Amino acid sequence: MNIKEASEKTGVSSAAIRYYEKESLIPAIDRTEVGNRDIDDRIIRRIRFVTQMRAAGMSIENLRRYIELFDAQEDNTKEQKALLQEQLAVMEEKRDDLQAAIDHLNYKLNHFYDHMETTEAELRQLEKQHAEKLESTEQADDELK
Amino acid sequence: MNIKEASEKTGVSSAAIRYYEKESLIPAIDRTEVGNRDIDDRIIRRIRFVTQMRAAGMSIENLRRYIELFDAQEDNTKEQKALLQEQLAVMEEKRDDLQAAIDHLNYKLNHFYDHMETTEAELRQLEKQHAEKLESTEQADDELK
DNA sequence: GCTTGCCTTGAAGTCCACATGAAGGTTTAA
DNA sequence: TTAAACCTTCATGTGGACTTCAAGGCAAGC
Repeated sequence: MNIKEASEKTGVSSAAIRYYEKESLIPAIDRTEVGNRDIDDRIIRRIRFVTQMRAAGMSIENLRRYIELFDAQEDNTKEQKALLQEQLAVMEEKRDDLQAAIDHLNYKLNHFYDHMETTEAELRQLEKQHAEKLESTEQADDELK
Repeated sequence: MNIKEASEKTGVSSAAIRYYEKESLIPAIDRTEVGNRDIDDRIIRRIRFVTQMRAAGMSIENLRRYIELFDAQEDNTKEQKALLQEQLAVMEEKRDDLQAAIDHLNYKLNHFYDHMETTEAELRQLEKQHAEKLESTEQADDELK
């Protein structure tokens, strides 16, 4: 398949695919007689892998280092493991930050008093909130006030 | 407290704090007679809030839009809610992407055979993996091969 | 034979989120 | 009084991850 089809299949732009190849995030792609890229499913899978790791916040540089190690012939599983574990730790921290932010926004959302469509549940929350305010040393949602 | 102390307290550079103020991610900061920023705990909390949201991948632009709505006097809770919910959806998707990538890397890590320090557990996994290979149509870890 | 639509490479441009530098002001300590 | 150590604003620079542009090649259809 040509690069445009690959782009449509993966959702990654043609330019980005070329960029990934140049940066060795994906293997060197086979060419047709005239020099056009001929992309197979192995490449598609590797593009998807890159996409997933990129979406998770892995940098091009880290990704390249990792893939380099992975593709190397020598017995470097120890370094691979270390790199993986390092990356894993970064990603887990990021996930936890994200979860904290999500919890935060959810808290805000649940303590909202929407004047236009007040439900009983919201009114009850409002009362509860009001009660809490009196005994307040609550910090959780205080940045924005 | 001056900007340097605030920077040390929050781990955010002085330049970044000035930038956040300019971009209205934090409120306008009070000044001393000579024009220096005098930062109080309210600002510190808002810097931390920005840091948290940034760490979770919220863009400056989205953050600004959100805070703008939040700080506004008018009754715009409906829009606030919509924006919050929108942002929440983005963040949840991001968290799930992240979790998928973490699972992926964990899978890899658990299927590693480290020649240098082979534990019994790893050997058992190796056997299990070998057995799986025979009945294989397993795709999960196939990108890099 | 010319247009359309794909492709190629290489260089240059863009966007974000700051970082850094220049030019200058104030307070503190020697 | 002079240097150090803060601070200010405004302008420009930087790094990462692409995107866009320029200049040209190949194949199909009219």
